[in-house]
Amino acid sequence: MISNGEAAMEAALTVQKAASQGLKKGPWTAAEDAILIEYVKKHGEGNWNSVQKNSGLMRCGKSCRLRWANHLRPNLKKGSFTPEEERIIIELHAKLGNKWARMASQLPGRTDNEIKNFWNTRMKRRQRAGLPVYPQEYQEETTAFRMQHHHQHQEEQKHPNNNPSSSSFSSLLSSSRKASYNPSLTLLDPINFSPALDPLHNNLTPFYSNPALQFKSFPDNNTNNSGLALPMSPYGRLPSSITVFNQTFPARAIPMTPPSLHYNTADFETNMSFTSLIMGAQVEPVDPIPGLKSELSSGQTPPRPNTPFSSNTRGGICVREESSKNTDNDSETAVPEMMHDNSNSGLLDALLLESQNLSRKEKLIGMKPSEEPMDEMNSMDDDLLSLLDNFPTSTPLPEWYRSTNIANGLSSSPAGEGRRIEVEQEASLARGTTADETPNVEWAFGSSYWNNMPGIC
DNA sequence: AAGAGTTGCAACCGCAAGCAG
DNA sequence: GCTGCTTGCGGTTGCAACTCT
Repeated sequence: MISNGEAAMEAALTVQKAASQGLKKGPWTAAEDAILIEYVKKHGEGNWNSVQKNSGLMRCGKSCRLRWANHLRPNLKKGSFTPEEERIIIELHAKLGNKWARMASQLPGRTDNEIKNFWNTRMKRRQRAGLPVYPQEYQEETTAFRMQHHHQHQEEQKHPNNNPSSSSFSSLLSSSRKASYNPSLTLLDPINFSPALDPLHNNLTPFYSNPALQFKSFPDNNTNNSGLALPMSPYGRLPSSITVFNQTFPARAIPMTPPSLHYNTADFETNMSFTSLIMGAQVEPVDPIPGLKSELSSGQTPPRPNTPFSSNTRGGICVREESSKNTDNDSETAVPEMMHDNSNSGLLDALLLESQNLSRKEKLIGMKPSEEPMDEMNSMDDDLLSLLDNFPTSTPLPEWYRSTNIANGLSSSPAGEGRRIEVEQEASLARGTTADETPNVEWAFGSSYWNNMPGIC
């Protein structure tokens, strides 16, 4: 039985399909470009669907808009990204995640598509080399800024009337994070790993340096047995259970990707109480990965699967969330990763500007909650599995980063030396160290270690 | 030289928001 | 409030160019 609405929809699709059959697809020709440029000169941007009618160009409006925006509009920069642009992209991605259009707004002359392609390429490279997605210093700065942001956020919560939060930096950013919120799927940030953590320790507790961000409760649909979800440690196996005040919960491993820097304010807040709870938790001790120590000491790096990067893998830590919780949650918050210091004032200015230029969807007060939260979580399983194979990632480091991390003599290398640096870093990883001989085990273990994790959810 | 594999980019697709009627 | 159209965004794919064996 097909409803009227469905029938209408079907008819519309049929008409649309028929109409689209005469439209050209594929690469644009110079002649087509000329027509489109001429059209825009006459009529201006917008109303792209009328291009075909008025100019005879056999392209759909979408295609015209894309071609104009990505290739034909004036003031577009061509060529590869400069080291400075790369730095900005990394910073913005750390803050915004895959918000390509918003990133593009901070890079004049660059398109969202360019940035997206750059990032995905970079991710692939870094994955292959077993390098972290973000430079180490970013992770540290981010952690510091998050601490500051969290403190500020708490103050705002304590004194909502005394604080003009609507104009505060954090609130600006907070308001910019509505778009991707899904109460069933909270993306947490693994950046809070202790970077100095000794991976050879048996005790996993330090790994979860911020319990509020790392532990989550979950219901178990199959067994009715709820438990705690833990981020998957790159250092060792997870406990099978966690004891909180003499009550033992089963633990589930949840994979982590490099930081998306998204977390959910409401989750964070609700988990503050959870934090105090978990502070008294005892994590069941587990053995480190067999052979890890010997492998490291022998200078060998575990083999890494060379799986292709899948750009649809979701970033962050995936946690199960009781569907009854946070149903009115609309406060996913991006935490800026940089400290309020002089060195980053330019970035902060950009962030403020960016925050004031929120896209329309992100100006919304609330987000529609997921209609099938648990279904979505179930569908996450494949994604989670793929995550195990897809991280860490790898890419040559930009000049600004290399200059501070690569050994003397490499610091002022031109941008074209990226491959050389990458090779050196890969070689260093094979030795179990970074190029400057600083042990970098944080992500360098490669996904083989992640694959040794216990089964996920 | 040739085939296989990889890379980088351009373009497409589906979805969702904004907006006008 | 509903509907249809337009626009924008992010994910994904296709393919030419390049590199490797």
